[in-house]
Amino acid sequence: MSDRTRPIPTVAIAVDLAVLTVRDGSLQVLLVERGIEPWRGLQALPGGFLDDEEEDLDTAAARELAEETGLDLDQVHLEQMRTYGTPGRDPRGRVVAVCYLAFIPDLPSPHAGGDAQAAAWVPAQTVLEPGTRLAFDHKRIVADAVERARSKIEYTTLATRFCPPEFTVAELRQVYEIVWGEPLDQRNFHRKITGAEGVLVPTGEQTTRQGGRPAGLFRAGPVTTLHPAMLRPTRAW
Amino acid sequence: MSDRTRPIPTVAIAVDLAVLTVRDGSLQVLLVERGIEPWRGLQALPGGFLDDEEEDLDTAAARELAEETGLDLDQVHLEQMRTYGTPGRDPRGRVVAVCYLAFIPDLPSPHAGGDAQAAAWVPAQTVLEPGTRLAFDHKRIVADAVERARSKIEYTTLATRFCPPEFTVAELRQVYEIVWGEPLDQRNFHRKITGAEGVLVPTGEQTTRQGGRPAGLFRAGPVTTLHPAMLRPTRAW
DNA sequence: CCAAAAGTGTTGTCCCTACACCCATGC
DNA sequence: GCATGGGTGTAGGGACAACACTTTTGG
Repeated sequence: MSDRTRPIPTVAIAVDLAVLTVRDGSLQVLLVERGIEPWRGLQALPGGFLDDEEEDLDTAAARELAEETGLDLDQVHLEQMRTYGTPGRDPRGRVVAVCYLAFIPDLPSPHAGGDAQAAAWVPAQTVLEPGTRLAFDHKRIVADAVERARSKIEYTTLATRFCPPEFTVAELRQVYEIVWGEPLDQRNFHRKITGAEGVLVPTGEQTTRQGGRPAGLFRAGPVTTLHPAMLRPTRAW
Repeated sequence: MSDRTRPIPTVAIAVDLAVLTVRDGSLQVLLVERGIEPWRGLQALPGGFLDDEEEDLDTAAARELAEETGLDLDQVHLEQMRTYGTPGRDPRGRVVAVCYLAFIPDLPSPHAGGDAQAAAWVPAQTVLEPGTRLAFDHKRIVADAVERARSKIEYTTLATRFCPPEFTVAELRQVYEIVWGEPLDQRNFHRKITGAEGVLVPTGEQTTRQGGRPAGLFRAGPVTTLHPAMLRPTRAW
């Protein structure tokens, strides 16, 4: 804290969301089309300025996530990711953006936007292609979010947050394969994830929605850290 | 970003530092005594308000670290940790603090403070005791910093940042033992850390400063991620 | 010679990869 | 029966914990 006596400069605080889901075989991020300048017409992360003197950052993020997706905190994972404050990132003035990362399941109902313009799910891979442009520094934020997601599912059970309330082992494995972009051995995955205590709770039900032999259905268990960790397939070190 | 037309509320941004080092056999954090209200006379993390319209957050953190310790970025590790913005955390008004985590070696020369009042190294354990009070929510921030440090040295080579430029394997091991608060097997540690490619570079020199058989001296190598990871001794899962 | 600290060997266990193989459904 | 996907078995290798042991200094 400064001990100087000159006035304290103020800046605007934005709370932005990188909302990720897995749908249609790819990792996708929620983007809204900007209705005003700057970057009018370009896509951006949903978010807003911190507008209530009494609202916590985490609360603001949760409120905005609910506005965009209709989901509350029981159903999603929401965590603070990083704060971006490079001068010039917003041409209107000094804006510091506190960014949150959310994992949500593939919504069967279309997300009714709050005050958002047209909201759309866009594959992360598409967003990160060289030709794609987003408003502000949001492309870089998406890159950070994807990297964080890839890393987090290694040692936590957060991959289950991309699944519906009840899911099969194969569905969970597909989440891993899609987020990492690499195939996993179905048999070793099954043994490992079902062998980890407290991660999966069998419902006793079965489903044949994927064809073939019926698969057991599971719910996410109480454990949040994955031990032993689920390691990505060997890369060059 | 808000698409509303009412004025954008502004708040003050503080950039605060949790500077950690290992000295006198304990993990310690740099605290300064506050010269003004609020919490005049209490200890707080060093930091200051973002005071230059053209200064990046990372740059501001690096500048403040240099002011407090005299060290530049070549010698330390500095990373953004988390942003704290709970209403009421500063009685003067809405202040959002972007907190950075720094790892620095035990300075042989006393840190000449910039505009800081009396600066002091305080063992983290002392800070986190129930009876200790810090200004603002800085006690919680110290707790987050310690936990982050304990976790980071598992899978990165950042423990070397707590060591002088040249150090022995035993000195590095003591860093781990102090940060984790648990003893490690000297023999397994030696094998593992010297076996990891690119982590340690032998200088060819030896030292007997710890008594006994001379130990080889090393410098930190180019690799930043530790593979395989250095795992903490087994806790109850 | 003895204490102290550095560094090497060994052994059993766990986990991981890689496969082969059987099971239960729809058609 | 046959295709499709679910679930189990097994063998080899790497990493790890827990040890004993040798090496090299100072006193």
